[in-house]
Amino acid sequence: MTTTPVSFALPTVPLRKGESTAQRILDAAEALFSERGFSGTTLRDVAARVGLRIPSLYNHFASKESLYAAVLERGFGPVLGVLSDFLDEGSESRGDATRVVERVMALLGQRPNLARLVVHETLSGGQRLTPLLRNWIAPIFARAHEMAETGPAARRWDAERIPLVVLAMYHVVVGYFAIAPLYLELNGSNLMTTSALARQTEFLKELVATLFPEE
Amino acid sequence: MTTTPVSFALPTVPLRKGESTAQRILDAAEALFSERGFSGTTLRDVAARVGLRIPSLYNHFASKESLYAAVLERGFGPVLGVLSDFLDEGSESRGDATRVVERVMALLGQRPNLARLVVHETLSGGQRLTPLLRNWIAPIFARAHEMAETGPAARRWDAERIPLVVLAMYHVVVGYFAIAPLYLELNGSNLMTTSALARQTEFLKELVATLFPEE
DNA sequence: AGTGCAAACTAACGCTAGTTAGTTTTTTTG
DNA sequence: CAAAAAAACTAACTAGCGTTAGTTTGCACT
Repeated sequence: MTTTPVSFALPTVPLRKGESTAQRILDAAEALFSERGFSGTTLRDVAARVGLRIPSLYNHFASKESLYAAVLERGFGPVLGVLSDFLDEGSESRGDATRVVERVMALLGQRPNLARLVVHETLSGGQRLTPLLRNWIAPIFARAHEMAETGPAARRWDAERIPLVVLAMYHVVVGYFAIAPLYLELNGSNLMTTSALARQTEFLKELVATLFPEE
Repeated sequence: MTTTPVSFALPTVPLRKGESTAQRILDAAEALFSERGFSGTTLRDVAARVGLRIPSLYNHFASKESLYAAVLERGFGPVLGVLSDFLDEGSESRGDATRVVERVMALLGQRPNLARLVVHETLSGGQRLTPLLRNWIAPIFARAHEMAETGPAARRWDAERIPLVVLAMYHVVVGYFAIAPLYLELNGSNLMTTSALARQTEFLKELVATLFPEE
């Protein structure tokens, strides 16, 4: 079922027109999946959004499942790249934590759907994300904990609370994007404007400063 | 093809004599809706879980939509009660914020599905929750902001950041329950044990203490 | 006992989902 | 410019969805 993608290693030169169609399908699917979840999204909606008939989607993706997988792969690659780069370098100072917050906020600010996708996945226990999780996210999470134990957080929080601090930061970052649509509808404030994003980024940096006191 | 991973071996919700069928249906529906969302949940699954045939559900609820609405109403009543009581009393000191954190954690600790339901709703922009939102949640949110502006938070954060602090606290509280299933699957730690919940509650109180400095 | 009614059942409907087959159009390529 | 490949199309299928109609069961009450 879960056809682990035999990579899109198309022979030598990727076809430009075809690839752009695939990209447009991915864009539409990402938007719909992130808003409505996997089962709430229909291929009819995706096709209509791209301006295609449904069967044409099958020229680019083998199934709805594999389309979803492709959305996840394309989306989370860069985010996880940022995180794993950061974690590989290792961080001892608070400045590193501040920097990763800035980069993640910049990334998710441009692609807020990714945050929403990951929230959908966490709610369902990561049933569909699991292959990705096992390979990428789990090690990153583990490394984050390990790092936090030796990093600046350890000076403020005892060991058994470190995971809670990490989780809390994660939720504040991701939840901001998840709630943005509702927040807009509810009181008219748009959390996704550049100024609002900058404000949230500054707030997060101050949060980091508060939670992880400098030596 | 939506491969539902777990096939249910008949009644998961035991037949309790004093409890009405409607309540048992609500229990089953709440569990499924909170895990899979509205469109990911089928009436077949609900019926199987209760140990009924599908049409029997219609003796108690007029439609899938109204079953969902009933789940929401039953679930959020108490939570919103706690919040609105708290907000009506008004709060000037940090102790009040601490107390509301304790009560909300106790409530959601017993009914974690509620947190997950509300996250599903926020992701979809509250399309289905809107009637409830308009009547209950929106005023509460507004009041929380207003209160935070005159409460202890105002001494630490300038006005335009207050909403961000409120949102952050909200996400840390709700996100904890939303991620619990995934967290369990990912590294074996169960966030829903009483000791884990107590630890999170203590952590939240410390967070409140850090974010809302005493006079 | 017998009536009445709520709540369970069986059966089946219409609709929409994802998917496949087969055909035509478009694009690439030698 | 013709052949081949890719990608669009039409049509149709199967399966599962929520829902309805009509029937039977089980229990309360005279």
